[in-house]
Amino acid sequence: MDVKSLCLGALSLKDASGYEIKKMFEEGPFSHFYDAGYGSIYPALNKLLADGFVTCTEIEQEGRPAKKVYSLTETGLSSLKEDLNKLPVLDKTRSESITMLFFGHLLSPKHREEILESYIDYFRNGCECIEGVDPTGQPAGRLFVRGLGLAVYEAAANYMEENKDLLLSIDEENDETEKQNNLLVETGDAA
Amino acid sequence: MDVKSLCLGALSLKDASGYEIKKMFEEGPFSHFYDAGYGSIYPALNKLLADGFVTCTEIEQEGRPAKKVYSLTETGLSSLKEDLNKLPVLDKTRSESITMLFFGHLLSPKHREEILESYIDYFRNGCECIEGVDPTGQPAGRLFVRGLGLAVYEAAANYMEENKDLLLSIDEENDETEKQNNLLVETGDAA
DNA sequence: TTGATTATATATCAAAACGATATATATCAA
DNA sequence: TTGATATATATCGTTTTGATATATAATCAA
Repeated sequence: MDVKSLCLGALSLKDASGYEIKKMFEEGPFSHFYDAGYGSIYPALNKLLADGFVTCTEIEQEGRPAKKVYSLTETGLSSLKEDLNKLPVLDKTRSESITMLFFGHLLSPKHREEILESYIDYFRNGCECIEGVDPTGQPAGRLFVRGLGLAVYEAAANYMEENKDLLLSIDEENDETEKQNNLLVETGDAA
Repeated sequence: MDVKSLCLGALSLKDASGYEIKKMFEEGPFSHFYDAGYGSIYPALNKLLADGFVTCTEIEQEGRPAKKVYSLTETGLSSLKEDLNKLPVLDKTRSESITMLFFGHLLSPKHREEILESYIDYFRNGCECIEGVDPTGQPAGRLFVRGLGLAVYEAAANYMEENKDLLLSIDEENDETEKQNNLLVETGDAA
């Protein structure tokens, strides 16, 4: 499922402009499991328009470019359903926060704490974000995904709050770290 | 933190070839929060070599191309520490499974169940993968990330198993779905 | 035993995606 | 009043991806 498919998915929820689709990905219903930038959204919309999967209505605005509102066509809905009927590829995740915590021993204690607290906040805010949307009348799939997100975010935040001492107790310059580093070197060379 | 930085990170754990680095991303310690393909790993290693961040030892092999083993230099370690000292960007996640479950009402019941059961298996297998590695002697950061992964994967699998009826009870063609779709259209147009 | 599959290795490249940038007014908070 | 943010349309250089190339070794199932 590429960015074009996801734009079709967004437009299956409601008609939207490129800017609004970006907001749906970034802050809206998709924000916890999908994102794409303007660099791919606008080309995708142009391609979908050329292929007849969407139609476009331009609304003149004062002091701004005309707003282009895209709507899903029947052809587009069929294409979306076809994509949804395939098997999903594995999740793709890239987390700089987890990567930095993984290398916690190479960070200063202050930086380590900063990243950890920010990451906890990220999940707490994510929960509030999800809870801030009234679930009444939402389709079952969306409710399910909402509940999944909450479960995962709460588990992550709870684990990190309960285990922060494990990470914050690292002494960057002590013998234990060096011993651990030497153990890693030895383990690596054993291969 | 781009692919070059992550290659430096991988080499901080042990010397490795491009192929081994890919395995570390795909199946090893990074597999739950970072991945990259050969298409970016080999160019990254070549750039790091040119920049003096790594050195390279070629080991001749019978019947195969020579194995190129890369090692981190002091310059490379400094560059890695510098990258780790920055603030992380937000996590980037792209999940086709969650996207498909989100649009559950557009799927057949059989396909919905297939995706759901596969996704539960993905997390259960992920837990077994993590638990299959002996944590003894691992640095605190790595232990912390290991625990976080377990907490998140278990929460996800548990939630989905406990709530699968919510998703599997969707009747694709019934009035409820149409009513929900109409509600969505009305909600969308209210904007 | 044999054929299929997977593992081990090095890579490249066309296509897709990203993030910064361009342009410019409206709105808001200090 | 000023700086930051929001609302809009986009593009483009850079990065990344996924398929592909090449080829033998090892493993596995029939």
